[in-house]
Amino acid sequence: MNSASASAQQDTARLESRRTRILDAAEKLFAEHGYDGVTLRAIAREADVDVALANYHFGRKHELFEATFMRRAELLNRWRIKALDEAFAAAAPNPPSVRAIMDAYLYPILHGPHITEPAWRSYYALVAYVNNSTEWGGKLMSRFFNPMVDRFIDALRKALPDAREEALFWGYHCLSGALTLAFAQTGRLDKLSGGLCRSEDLEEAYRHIVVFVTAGFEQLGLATE
Amino acid sequence: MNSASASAQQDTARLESRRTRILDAAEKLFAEHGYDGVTLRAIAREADVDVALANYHFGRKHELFEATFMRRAELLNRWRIKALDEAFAAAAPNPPSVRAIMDAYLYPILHGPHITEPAWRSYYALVAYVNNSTEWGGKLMSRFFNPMVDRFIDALRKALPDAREEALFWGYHCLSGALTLAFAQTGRLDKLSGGLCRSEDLEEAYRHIVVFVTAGFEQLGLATE
DNA sequence: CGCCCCATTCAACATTTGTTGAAGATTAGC
DNA sequence: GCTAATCTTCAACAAATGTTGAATGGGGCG
Repeated sequence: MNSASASAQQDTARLESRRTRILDAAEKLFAEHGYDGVTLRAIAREADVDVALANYHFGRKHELFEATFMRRAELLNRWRIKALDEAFAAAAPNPPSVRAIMDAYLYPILHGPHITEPAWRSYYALVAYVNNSTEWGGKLMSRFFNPMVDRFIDALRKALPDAREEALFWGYHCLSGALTLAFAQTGRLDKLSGGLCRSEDLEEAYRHIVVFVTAGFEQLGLATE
Repeated sequence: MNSASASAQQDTARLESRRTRILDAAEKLFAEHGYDGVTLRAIAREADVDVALANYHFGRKHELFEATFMRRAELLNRWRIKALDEAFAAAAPNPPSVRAIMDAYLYPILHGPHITEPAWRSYYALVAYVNNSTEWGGKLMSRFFNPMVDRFIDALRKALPDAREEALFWGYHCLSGALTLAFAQTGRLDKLSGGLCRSEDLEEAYRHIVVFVTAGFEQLGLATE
């Protein structure tokens, strides 16, 4: 690479606001090492900015963490709500099938050009960290995702009119757990399957999870207990 | 409490080896705050011992963490293998049903007097932390649990002779994710359901998860793709 | 130019971190 | 009761932590 293109690349990097660079760095590092495993200095180094700048833009460390978590959450919610609306429209006047609801929940986030971007993969790992964390799990996840989840639960209530209320929530719990572990991309499945399956293959994860959870919900919805 | 019973209680506490007290404290704190969220001094304070004692007994901090994780892992494996053997014996000469296999995987760890003990609940939260962690997930979980999981996958292979190999592993992935989120006990389900369901109710979690994942595996096992 | 506002850097702060080596206490063997 | 091995405490280390307030930079506007 010659010095002209190098400086041009550096210029574009300069143009990208330092605030975003800090968020990107925080996203990557928080996803890899968790909240306490990352120092503001490590984030500043990764973003190539001064240590104090994170404090200037975001305040305390935990506020930077929440800002990182929030940045893409709203987008996820929009994708899913849009897909759910389309499922309702396609099935009208009937409620959408369980399969269609599961598709609306899973397909938008596990498909598309974004899932090859390292930044999005980091963000998914961050969500996995938060969802299973005793400290953040009950709070951050609820705050940012529960309104959207409420709509999906309601759709399931219509698709499974015989289901008990508890079954809907515990079914969602299973769905969320399965998806969250896929988000984590730990590579454990690689070892377990001797290389046949790859934890990082989110599209393949989708194909199996959607079948699995659809059957699970339909069985729970029979209300045999 | 008079001074006699107080000193007696103190004596029994003294008799309980400090090494175990450190493990207990580490288990509780690591489960609550993760590896980097806990200092050796906090563990020492909780265990009421000197800071240096953890180093003496366990070496470096990450070795203490692994010792904490390992302590109960072997027990979990024994419980499950025993239950799986019994399922095979009960179904002989046929392989056990998917439901029986799921029961062997879930029932031993989600039932019994141990699940009311705070120490065990902490340990389960610790497993949830490790399983979804990018740093530990692929390594620690595989090292301690994969041999046992191999036997369950093999049982499922017999129970679902038409299933594709990938389906077995991804099905296990869903099962593991659902169980792991239950282990985390984040309280999110409480909020989502308005108090109807409690994340901490592991027996109730069992009743729903076992139905959910049995249906999921049986559907995946049809090999329709 | 001179002024102001926003973004960024610098230098420093009081604490806290994991780890260690030596000193002290306790237990077991003889 | 002496010895030796094991367990426990003490005091201290250098390095790293989040956070802050003052200083610097650089455009836009009057």
